[in-house]
Amino acid sequence: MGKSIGRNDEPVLNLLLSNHRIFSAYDIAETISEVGKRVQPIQIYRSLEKLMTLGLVHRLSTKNGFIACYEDGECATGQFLICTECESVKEIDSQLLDKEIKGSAKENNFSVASKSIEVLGLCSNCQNI
Amino acid sequence: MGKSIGRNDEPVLNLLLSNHRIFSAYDIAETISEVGKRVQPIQIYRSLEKLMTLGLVHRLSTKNGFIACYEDGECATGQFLICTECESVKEIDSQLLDKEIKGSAKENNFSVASKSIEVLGLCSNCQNI
DNA sequence: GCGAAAATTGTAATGTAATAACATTACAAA
DNA sequence: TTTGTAATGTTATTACATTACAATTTTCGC
Repeated sequence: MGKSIGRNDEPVLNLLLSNHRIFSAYDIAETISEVGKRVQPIQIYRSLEKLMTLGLVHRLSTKNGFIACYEDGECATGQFLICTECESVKEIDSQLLDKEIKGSAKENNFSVASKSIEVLGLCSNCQNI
Repeated sequence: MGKSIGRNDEPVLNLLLSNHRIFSAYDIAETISEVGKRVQPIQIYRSLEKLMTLGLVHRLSTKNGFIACYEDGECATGQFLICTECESVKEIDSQLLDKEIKGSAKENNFSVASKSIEVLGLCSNCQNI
C-alpha cells in the first residue's frame, strides 16, 4: 500500500481529533512524547504528510500548524475561519467560493493544483471578551 | 508619523517592485547585502512589516515569501494565483469571492481581520512545458 | 518458515524562517 | 542642553522544516 495509517501515525491523528485546535509539529511531538516514548519532529512531519494525503489533516500555512478535518474520511474544500485569540478553527465549505476561484483561474488560464483559504479574525466567543 | 518609508525600507521595496516574484526575507537580505553593506534579516522583517501595513507588500504564507503589490498605493484584495513552477504570482481581485467570504463569516458570527487566499498551480506558460 | 527487497521507523544533525532582547543613533520638541 | 520618540544596529535565540543515513519491521516469493 504505502499509504495506510501506521502505528506512528495513529497517536498524531488521535491527538488532533480529540483537540480540535491548531497544533505545530513540535507541539505534537512534545505532547506525544509526554505520554509514551520520545518522538522526534521528523517523525511527526512524516505522519502529518501521510495524514494529509489521506485527507484527514490540513495544514494551516498562516499559522504554521495543523488540524484534523472534521468529518471522517474526507476534508471539506479547505476553507477556514481561524480565531487568532483562541486558535479555534472552523472549516467552511462554500461551493460558491470554490466556483468563483475556478472561474478566476480559468480566466487567467491557470491550472489549479491546490488552494489555501484562511480567514483570520475572532470567533463569536472571543469577540465578547 | 511613524509609518512613512525609511531609508532602510526603500531598497526592499525597490527590489520587490523591480522583480515581481516571490522573495524570502533572507533572499532579500542577501541580495541587498551584495549591493551595499550587510543587512540582517531582522531589518528586512521590519521593513516588510512596515511595507505591509502601508499596503505595498504582501506576504504569501504558503511559500514563506513576499511580493510587491502591483498597483501603487494599494493592494488588491489579497487573492493570489501562485505558479509553483516559475514562482510567478498573479493577484486577482474578485468582489464575488470577497463577498462570499464575508457571507460565510457572518453566518458563523466570525469577525474578519484579514484573509489569505492562495491558489497554487501552473500558470499558462508553465502548463505547456 | 526463510530470506531478500521494500517500506517504515529511529536518531542526529543541519537548514531555513522569524523573533527577542537590548544597545545605539538620529532628530525633533521642550 | 536635555528629553522624548522612532528608527536602526547587533547579537542571540526560538521556532519550523528537512536531510542523511542507520536500524528495524513488513511484505512477499520461494
